[in-house]
Amino acid sequence: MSRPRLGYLLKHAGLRLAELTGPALEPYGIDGRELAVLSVLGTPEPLSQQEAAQRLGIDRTTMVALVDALERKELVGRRPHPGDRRKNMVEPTERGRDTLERAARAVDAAEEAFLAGLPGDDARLLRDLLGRLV
Amino acid sequence: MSRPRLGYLLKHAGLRLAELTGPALEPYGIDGRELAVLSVLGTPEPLSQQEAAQRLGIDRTTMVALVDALERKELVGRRPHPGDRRKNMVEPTERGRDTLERAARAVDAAEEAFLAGLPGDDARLLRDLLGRLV
DNA sequence: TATTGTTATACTCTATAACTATA
DNA sequence: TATAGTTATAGAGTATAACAATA
Repeated sequence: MSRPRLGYLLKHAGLRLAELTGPALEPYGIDGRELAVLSVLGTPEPLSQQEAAQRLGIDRTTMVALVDALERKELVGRRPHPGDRRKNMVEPTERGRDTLERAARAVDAAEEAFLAGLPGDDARLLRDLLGRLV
Repeated sequence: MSRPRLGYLLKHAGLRLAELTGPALEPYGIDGRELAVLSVLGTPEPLSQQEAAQRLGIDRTTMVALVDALERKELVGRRPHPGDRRKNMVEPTERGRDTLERAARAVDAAEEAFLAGLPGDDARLLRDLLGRLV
């Protein structure tokens, strides 16, 4: 292609990266979206479902199914918010924290492999530039 | 987020870019995927449906619907390959070439706006780095 | 009245399988 | 036998609308 669109580049870079991260996550029984949810829930600050959804820029109705799946795998647990019973606070289980840690390392390695072709600290630079756009 | 995943950054950069390119394309009656198809068909070299699909890394069954849509809008035309009647050669119409040119400029402007926050040469650099990964 | 979680539903994007016509 | 295009279909991923419980 003479001069590929930026949208095309972003999309296909994502697709090619997913070809590495998908298999890397397989041993842990989760996919990339579930890892992302686990990540935002893994911080010290406890989050409700909706807060977690907002952090990830996804809809609260989408979050329901994601938390359902993680709960079925016993990686997170729902409990009612003490002061506001409309809210579900969602927290990783012990196993969830362990899975998060190990799966995150596996994805780190996959990302590194994906970026291995970039010389010098271009990998860090790319991540930096993208971070400023998101 | 402490250190967002590369996959997250690519996906959400794409989403935010689409918020600009979508409206930018609206006056031309096509979306980003249709523009991409129009682009690969807009080169001097005539392409069959399947060749166009391969250039864009999409399935030939997906290309059917894309060409259908573009043909309905009279932006491309199908004609049988002279030497191999299994193949459809797909070419932009006059109107298709005109739309391609103007829509491409509109998307160029949207991309520029999207990247406007990056200082100096960083926009070109980002495109460069992504190009090496795809 | 407004918000949280939930369900039902629908829409977009994509691929797989099977068909047809050609080679 | 193999390939190009097509169709039917199914599976992700996502969002909208409507509802119940709670504020």
